[in-house]
Amino acid sequence: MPVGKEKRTLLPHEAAVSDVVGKLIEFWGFKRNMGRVWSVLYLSPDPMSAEDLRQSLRLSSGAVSMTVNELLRWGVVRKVWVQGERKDFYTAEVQLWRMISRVFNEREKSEIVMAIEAFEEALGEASKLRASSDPKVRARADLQYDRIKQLLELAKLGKRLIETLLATAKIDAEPLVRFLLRQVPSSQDT
Amino acid sequence: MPVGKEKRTLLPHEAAVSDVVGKLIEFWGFKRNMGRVWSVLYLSPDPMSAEDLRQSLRLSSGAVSMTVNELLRWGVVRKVWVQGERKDFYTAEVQLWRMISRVFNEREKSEIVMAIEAFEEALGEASKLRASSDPKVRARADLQYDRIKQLLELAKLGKRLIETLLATAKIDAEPLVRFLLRQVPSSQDT
DNA sequence: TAGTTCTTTCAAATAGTTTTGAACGTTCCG
DNA sequence: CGGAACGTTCAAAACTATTTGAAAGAACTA
Repeated sequence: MPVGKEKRTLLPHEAAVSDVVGKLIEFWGFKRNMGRVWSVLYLSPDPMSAEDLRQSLRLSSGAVSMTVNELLRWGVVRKVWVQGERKDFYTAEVQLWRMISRVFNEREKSEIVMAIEAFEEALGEASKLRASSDPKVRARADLQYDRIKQLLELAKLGKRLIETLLATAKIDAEPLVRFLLRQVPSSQDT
Repeated sequence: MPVGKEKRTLLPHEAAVSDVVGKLIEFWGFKRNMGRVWSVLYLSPDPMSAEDLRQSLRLSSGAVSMTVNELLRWGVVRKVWVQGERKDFYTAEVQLWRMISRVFNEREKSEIVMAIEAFEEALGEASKLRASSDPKVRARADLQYDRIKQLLELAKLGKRLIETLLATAKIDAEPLVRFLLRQVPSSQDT
């Protein structure tokens, strides 16, 4: 059987990339293995099976299964059909922007939106207290009203930033990217 | 002794804000308590002592000490001198942009820059392999070269995004913010 | 149906993080 | 000096998150 023999072990630079991506992704709040698995697939010329991944990254079969499924749910890895093979094979989504927008889209919904709602709610409370007869309470409420408003503005700005990124990703690399590419800021550029 | 009696307990909206900020901040990779402590200070009309914080948030003295010190290191909380008091008092940095830029500045240095370096290194490796006599190896190296390059580009773009935010924060709310404010994207705006 | 191959699940183990609180250090005051 | 008031430290405890691997399940084949 001539199919599938090599690439059971990662070359040093492959391991390096998957480790870095693993760390970045962990930093971004995902599991490190998600980054590692995705990277290995991303650098692989052809689809890999769960077993290939298991050996490349020395994970347990359970870990591979769970990690891959999570990546599938995020839409950053795809299952592919390989001619004459019974097992499942996977490839990485290679459109980086697309991946990022998917993730941002999910997360802005749950995180920022929820924060915005909570700030609005709190703003309302503070607002009510501004009518208090006790001047101490009133002063406090005034200050808090302003400050919560600031937080709210910031959160909304964040929401817009994310939305801009999302829009950008759709058209692929338009407004924001162009905007950023114009800048040539401070420090030493490698 | 007439000084310092009230505000041992948070009002509901204060607790709500500090919880939300705690969660957001945790999501961003910090400790939840950092967000909670900062928020309480941010909403307080006057500086608070460690003891005030301990009671407001029901933390142990050790936790307050460590959290506050971490916040001081990040420059998002300041120690203030209060007339006639022996203990230390703290206030929150209220310039949100400033805080964010500080944090981003620290983190871009350690995270993105490190990733960029690693990608460049890996790119070099892949580049070498492109000269291999084995055509299989060569093909693989070619593909990897391209893909790692993509990652590198993305990381650099991220770096620029962060740098733009930083520059923005200095001038306070200029290019990026203005850029974002022009946009009026998709969904329902509250 | 029975056997083979592959995937998924999940309880238990491991690893990692955060919190606690008692002990220690410092400063100040009488 | 001795004691009071704070602040800090750090080992242990509590809590979370991740990983494992064995067992169950599914899909196919003969």
